[in-house]
Amino acid sequence: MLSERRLEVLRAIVQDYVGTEEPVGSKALTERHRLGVSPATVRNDMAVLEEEGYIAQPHTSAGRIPTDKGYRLFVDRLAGVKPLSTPERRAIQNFLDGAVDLDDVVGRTVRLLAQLTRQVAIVQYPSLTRSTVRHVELLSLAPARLMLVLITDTGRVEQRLVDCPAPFGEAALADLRARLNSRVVGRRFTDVPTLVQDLPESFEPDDRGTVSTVLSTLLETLAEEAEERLMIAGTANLTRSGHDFPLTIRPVLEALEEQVVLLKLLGEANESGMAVRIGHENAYEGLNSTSVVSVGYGSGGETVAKLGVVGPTRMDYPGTMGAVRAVARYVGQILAES
Amino acid sequence: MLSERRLEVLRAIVQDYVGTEEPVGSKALTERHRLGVSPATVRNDMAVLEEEGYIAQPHTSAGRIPTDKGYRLFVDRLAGVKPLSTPERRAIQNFLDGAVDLDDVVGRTVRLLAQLTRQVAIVQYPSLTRSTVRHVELLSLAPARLMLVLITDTGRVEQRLVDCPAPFGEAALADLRARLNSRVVGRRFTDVPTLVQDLPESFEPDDRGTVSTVLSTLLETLAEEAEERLMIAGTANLTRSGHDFPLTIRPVLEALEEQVVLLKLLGEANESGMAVRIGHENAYEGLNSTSVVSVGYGSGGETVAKLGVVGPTRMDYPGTMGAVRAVARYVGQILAES
DNA sequence: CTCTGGCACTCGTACGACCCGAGTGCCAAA
DNA sequence: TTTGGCACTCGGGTCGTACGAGTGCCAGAG
Repeated sequence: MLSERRLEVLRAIVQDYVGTEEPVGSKALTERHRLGVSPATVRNDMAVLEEEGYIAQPHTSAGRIPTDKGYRLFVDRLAGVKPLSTPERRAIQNFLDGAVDLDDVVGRTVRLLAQLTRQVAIVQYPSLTRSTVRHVELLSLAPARLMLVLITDTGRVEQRLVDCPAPFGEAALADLRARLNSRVVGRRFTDVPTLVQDLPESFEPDDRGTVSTVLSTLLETLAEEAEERLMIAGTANLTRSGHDFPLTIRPVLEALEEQVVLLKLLGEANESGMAVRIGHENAYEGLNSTSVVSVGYGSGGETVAKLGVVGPTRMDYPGTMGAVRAVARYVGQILAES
Repeated sequence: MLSERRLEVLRAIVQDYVGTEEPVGSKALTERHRLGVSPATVRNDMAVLEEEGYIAQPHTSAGRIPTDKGYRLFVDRLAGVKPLSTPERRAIQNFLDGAVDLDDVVGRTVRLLAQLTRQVAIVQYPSLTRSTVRHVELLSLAPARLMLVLITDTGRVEQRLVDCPAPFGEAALADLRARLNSRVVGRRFTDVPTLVQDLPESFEPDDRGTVSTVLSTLLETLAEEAEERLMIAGTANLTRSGHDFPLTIRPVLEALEEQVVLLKLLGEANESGMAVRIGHENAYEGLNSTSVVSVGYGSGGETVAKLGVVGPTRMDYPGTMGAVRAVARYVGQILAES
């Protein structure tokens, strides 16, 4: 077990390194922080911290930098979440309040988050699986061709073309539309499959094929939407990284283009709280020298999607976590209002 | 006027520089290209080319590199468009054929273009202004609340909420829906305003307010869509740029997040042919050390949107132009089929 | 008039020697 | 357990040198 002072030394190292981006030595530490002990003592502590794997030296005769394990300890036990200042909160609220539709909300959120944290921000569109159906519309485009439009309570609209196995009359169409809506409007997406299961049976034999096709398209749409959309902003912030440039930035840009990777990344966020993945804790190896801070957001206590930022492991964790949490709360509020 | 051989020398310089990314000297030139003259002669030619502003030396006693003006001449007079190989064409076709909807088409196109050119690709969604209306749907969500759904011939769907000034009956709604569709289906967006102008008059006085509201929402939707959407891919390719890294990449990433800038960029594409903007020819100064190759695409000879790539001025112009043109053609075909 | 070979000159880069200083580890004393 | 002292390490910066690629110019040949 590490003594209180050693933890204090680790905290000081992390803070200084995050600020200066340079390895920090024992002397500099005692000067910048009121540790109440001499450099020599700090050196001893550092030796212990290094032995335990919390810090490392890039080269002999250089200062120390925190390891992933060091950051982990820092985040878990040494640092709180730094709340935003009141003006900052005000600015968030004002900025998000101007949004006109869902795309705009997500767009503003992601830009805001990128600007606040000066890192790459990722916002997932509100998930359909947690949402409810507001309306299902069926349009006849041609005798054997329908369009299915799904409207969700989060304001999202999805449409699909349906090719019918047989022509489908207007009367049957109206019938199907009415029955479908009476069953699924207001219901959870996850509940829909069982709710419509027996629907084909109540139609004329000739029409059952079409009804089944429509239903399976509907279910497909819901399922497919597990493949969620994302919005990204602030990639230019990657260039802040400093000197170790090209090697770091490349794989990150590549990862950012892989929706699947990003969804997994956000997916690791703990349902309830904030998730911080540091360096090698990230499954995707291109992100081994970055950290991801993510959290779920939603209206009314329910998580409908996630958002987060990607930045260098050497990041201001308390500040970043504060910004991420605050933005998640406000966007949740906005969604609840609309 | 430059002699034939001097142009040949310029071409050789451009080609070598694009290949090696290093300033090219007179000796190397005569070795790699069969110019039929001695290095000394080439040196004289280079001196002239430099005087005319087509090439420059980074430092005294270094080789020459092309200037923007040099690339311009190269593109205009010295280089053709390099057609893709048959296997490449095949691959494009196969890849694009797998697309299931418009988002997918655009997504596949942009990724394909990024991969082919190894640069940053930008694809604009097919514009609504050039398209025709396939269907307009009106849904009643609440007594005084409608949803307007617009479906275009390019498969795009836009929806808008409409708050009515007064409750609007189902009968009137069906009436409006029918009349609206009979007038606008199959028509150009630009023609719609005049086509629906007198529609409110044919309704009961109580309903006219709502009809007008619906119509103005429809027209707004069409107009708003001048603000087009874009898709981007291949930002990781920016890291190929070489050594002059951070200073180059930063402003480009910033520009890529500014939809407005990008739309202007593509907008500069000549309606008919391909547009190549080299270095300082770009209005946006962050892109002063990059070139943009863009072209319109569309189905049936009509330009519905544009696509292009952004890369270093030192790019393979013939190859890039070939890829851009080919992709534009194929995506046009795909759109025509669907 | 154009091309060519030769030659002196420039300058950027790579290499090695060198010094400096920050930082360390260890040890003996408080 | 903490502290001050001390010898040691080693990365980074500076300087000087040698090298070589590339140039411009010039005189002579075609």
